[in-house]
Amino acid sequence: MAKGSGLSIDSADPFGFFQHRPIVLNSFPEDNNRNIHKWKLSAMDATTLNRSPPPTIQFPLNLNCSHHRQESPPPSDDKRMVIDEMDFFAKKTHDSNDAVSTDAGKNDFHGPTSLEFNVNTGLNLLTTNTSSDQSLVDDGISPNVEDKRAKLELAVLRAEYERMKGENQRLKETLNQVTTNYNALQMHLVTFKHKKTEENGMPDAKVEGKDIVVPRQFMDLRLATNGNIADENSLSSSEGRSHERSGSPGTNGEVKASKEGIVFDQDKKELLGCKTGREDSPDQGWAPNSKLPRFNSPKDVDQTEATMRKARVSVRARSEAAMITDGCQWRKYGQKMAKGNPCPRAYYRCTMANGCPVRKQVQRCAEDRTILITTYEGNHSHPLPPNAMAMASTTSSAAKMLLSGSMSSADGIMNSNFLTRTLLPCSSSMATISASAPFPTVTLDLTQSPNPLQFQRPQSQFQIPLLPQIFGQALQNQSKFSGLQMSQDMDPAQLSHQLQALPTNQGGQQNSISDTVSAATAAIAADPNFTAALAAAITSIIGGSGAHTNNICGNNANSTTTTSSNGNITSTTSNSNSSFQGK
DNA sequence: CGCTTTTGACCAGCGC
DNA sequence: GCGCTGGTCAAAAGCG
Repeated sequence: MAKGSGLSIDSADPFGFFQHRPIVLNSFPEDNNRNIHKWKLSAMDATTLNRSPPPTIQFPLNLNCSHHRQESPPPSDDKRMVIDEMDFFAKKTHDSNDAVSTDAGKNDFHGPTSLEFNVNTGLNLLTTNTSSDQSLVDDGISPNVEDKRAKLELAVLRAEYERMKGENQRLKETLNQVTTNYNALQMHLVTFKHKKTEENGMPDAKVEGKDIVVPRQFMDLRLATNGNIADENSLSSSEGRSHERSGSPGTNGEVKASKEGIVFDQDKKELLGCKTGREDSPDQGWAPNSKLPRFNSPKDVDQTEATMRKARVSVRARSEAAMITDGCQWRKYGQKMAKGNPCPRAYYRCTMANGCPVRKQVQRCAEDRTILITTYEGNHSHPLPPNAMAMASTTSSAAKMLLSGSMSSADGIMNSNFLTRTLLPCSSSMATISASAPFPTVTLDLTQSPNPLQFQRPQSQFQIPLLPQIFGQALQNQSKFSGLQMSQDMDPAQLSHQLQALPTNQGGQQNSISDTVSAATAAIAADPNFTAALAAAITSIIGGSGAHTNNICGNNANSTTTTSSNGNITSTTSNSNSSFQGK
């Protein structure tokens, strides 16, 4: 039962996670000692709080204090004792009754019970009704000032609680809606792509198999980066088998071949603040170090694929675990010592589907080994579970940002600003876009607070404070609503406007999400250990699958979530893909 | 027994 | 051309 309660709470209120996390509701079960201890603390706090207005969210616990008033007189020890009783856990569900009985009995012994009652109330807040609390407030048994004050406080807290509860509800609904829309749009997008592919008769466009859509996206991204997007006939043309770029092999007209190419160069300079490689040798295309394959090469298709895979999204998060939980299944296929870092770099590939091109590298930061750097490459060629989808969408969306950012400096910035002010007013994470790196890379930094990393990252182009998931979501929205056009002749500014012009409900949702995210960010920021679960947390919430909370808890608890093998803690175990590669 | 991880070998790109 | 480095392969070992 106890166990169940914890779970039920989580699953029932994904959002509750934000507000109640500090309270640690999960562990109620039989773990009396711990719980008691916690409650003790809270009770003491409450006692203290009665005298001086307390802080914020933890108040639900403080409700307990209100009960003190029932015992009215001496606070401290007695109360503690009561708290220690903690039997209340067993009675969680019968709050009102217990409360009444307690009041009636007035037994010292019951003192604790009443407390329990209160405690239960707190729990109930999370789970179900709060009627019991109300009864307490209503019945003004003790006339003394203390009690009144306590009641007042309780009333305030309750009101606050109700408000938050309502807000949670709204947010939940909003998220559900967003999720639904998202899924619908994704389906739409896939369908559209498929159609487009068929129309153009592009073999590369296969939805399944190695070449898959994923690569395409990155190709698009790549192209976008090159500023060819506008010219590219949507995705299909981007397949690029025989692009105009191929025109001049030697000089590489990739970008130049297209009219926009010129614009692109300009933008690059502006945006990037100048990539040495690019500026110095525009001929090399957008790949600074020439490491990036060129489409003009003979093996267009292969290179295309390779190119697509070059776009990367890096996530920095503090975590003791071997890997961050992203909801996907991974198989380690290699490990190597990388230059300049004493920590080995591990290579993983997605095993959720045969031939899935997605790879990721996991390595600890040399400077700060508590920071785990996970770099994703490629897009999944298969459906993803909600929790995995969140991360995937985040990364792919972040990657897309490269695209939008590269279109034109002004536009890119505008997009960033737009995202920043519209979606992430208070978020603390940072996104760093680095097109100058060997590979175009977007870095989502979950380890940073407000401070810009810019200076830590030599080649960062520009940064935008953001919360990855929301960021991704926003970008997803972008792509949903205008993604296709984007690949043709949409410019970032337009995209932004489109985004802003999203159906009212969407807009409202974003705002709501923004607020929620802000709250979440604050909470997370307060708990360093929690950052590792940030993406998954937001993800799970947005994904609307309550089950994810488990992941969150796991991460949070630093229980390493046994991600060692799959990076996936939850239910995914069943899918043990046999062969990860088409050997 | 099957799957995953480990780990040395191999390959490709790049700089000198 | 050679060496360095990053990335991948694949046989062997480990694990449940």
